[in-house]
Amino acid sequence: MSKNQTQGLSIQEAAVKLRESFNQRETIILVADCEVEYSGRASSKLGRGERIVLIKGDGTTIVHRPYGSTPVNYQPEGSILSVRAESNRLVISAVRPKPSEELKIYAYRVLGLYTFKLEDTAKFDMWGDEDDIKRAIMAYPLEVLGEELKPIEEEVKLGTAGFADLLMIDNNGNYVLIEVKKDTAGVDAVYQLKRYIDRLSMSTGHHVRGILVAPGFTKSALIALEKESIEYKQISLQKVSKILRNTKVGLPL
Amino acid sequence: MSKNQTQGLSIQEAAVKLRESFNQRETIILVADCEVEYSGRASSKLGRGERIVLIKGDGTTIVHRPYGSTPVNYQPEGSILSVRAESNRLVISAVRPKPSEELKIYAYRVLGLYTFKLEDTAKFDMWGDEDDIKRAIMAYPLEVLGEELKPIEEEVKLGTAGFADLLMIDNNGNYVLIEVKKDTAGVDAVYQLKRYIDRLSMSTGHHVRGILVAPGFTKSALIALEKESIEYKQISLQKVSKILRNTKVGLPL
DNA sequence: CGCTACATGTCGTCC
DNA sequence: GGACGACGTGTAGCG
Repeated sequence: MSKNQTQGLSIQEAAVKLRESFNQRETIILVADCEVEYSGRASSKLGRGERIVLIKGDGTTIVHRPYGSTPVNYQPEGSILSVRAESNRLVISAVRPKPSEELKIYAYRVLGLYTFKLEDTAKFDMWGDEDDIKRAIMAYPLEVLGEELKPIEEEVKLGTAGFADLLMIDNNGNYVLIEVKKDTAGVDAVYQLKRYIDRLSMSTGHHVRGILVAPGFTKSALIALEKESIEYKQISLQKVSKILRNTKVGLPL
Repeated sequence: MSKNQTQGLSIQEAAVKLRESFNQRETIILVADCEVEYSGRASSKLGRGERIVLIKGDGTTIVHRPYGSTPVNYQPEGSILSVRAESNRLVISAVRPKPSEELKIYAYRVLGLYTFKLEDTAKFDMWGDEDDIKRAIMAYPLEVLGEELKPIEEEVKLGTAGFADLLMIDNNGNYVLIEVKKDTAGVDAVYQLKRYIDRLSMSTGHHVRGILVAPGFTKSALIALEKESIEYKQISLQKVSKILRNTKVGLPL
């Protein structure tokens, strides 16, 4: 629900209203001519200009410039908020305890200050991520990879080498390690898989196949795959999600 | 500058105002009871609830729930905006051409709609990042790593293996490849460096030393370092930035 | 809390 | 535009 909206506030009035809203854990939108400083893991300074500051009831503080998709400065949920009025400016501080970081907003002119008590308990569903591809391969290897494979395990820990996405067994009884990427796979993915193959091959004493599965491969990835004799399979995300949808493995639709 | 602020708008009124603001490339804050759908690289659906929608003159569209630091849905700059009024709801669409993606916001009630022409041309400075560590090592290897090293090159391309951070030469004439991490280094960093070492060692026919430089190391990273006979050096970010500050290599202070 | 890997990551940078 | 790696990445999952 909307609660309060104001324009052309004085610094003092804004400070009072902000402090009240902090206590009420409201969602706050502040539009102001301000400077911003950050100090913590790194440090930054943003000179004076007009921006949008979004402050949430959980302590989240986000500063947006009038362009660009990512905030210029921010502080995550759990930050401790405070505000004070100096003679000619408002000083808002958002402190994150760990790691110790502080965001300071110096507002010289308030263009707008709007506060809300928002109701939002709806569910958020997302699909088409890497996990979906993995589930599709585990359940329908023939349809997705063109080969019958028996599922053994997901997220297989291979010593210090890391975690392989999937471990399966082919019709000849060979271990098959599968690494899945939802985006174009680069050299990193190839050598990651190579590490897993070497490790499992070493520890079992058997030949281990590797398949890199992705919607695309960079040129150097293809070279590395060839060089390391690792198999790869290009998949279409649409095809995968169609397989999942038709077979009802778990799409929230 | 502030331009317009409204509350309790009808769907039709809001549509007109939004269309006008899109044309003017204004910064828009819409607070509304809405549903949100996204479809593109992945897909998502967010049920009805009260949220804040930030739309910028460059096409950036961001939907924030009343809690959490990251937006629940978004579309980056360059997105094409449109709006239409249906009988009981507002439909806002933000289309990104490449990759082809669409964000749709269905607003059933407008709690607030504020538009601005914001002036913000200030400079944003940030420091204390990985680049600073690299510069410190290149300029003051003795102070940072405790060893005299001659700088050769930054961002060395090593065939298909990737890029090594720094290449230096020690007092015995050995090549030294250095990989720098600004956070705790995990196994990935170790094997990444290993790949570079192997490659350079192969191509030069000489022994190549490797040093992994980070403020900390995970347990498995230490095991892997031991196993692969790769050196490592723990550094303190504060000490590094103090060295840089005292020696004026390039901190914007 | 440490460790690991994903993300509609986004962003810069080099080729 | 493709490829590659950093990021104040943030976030979820697991031990």
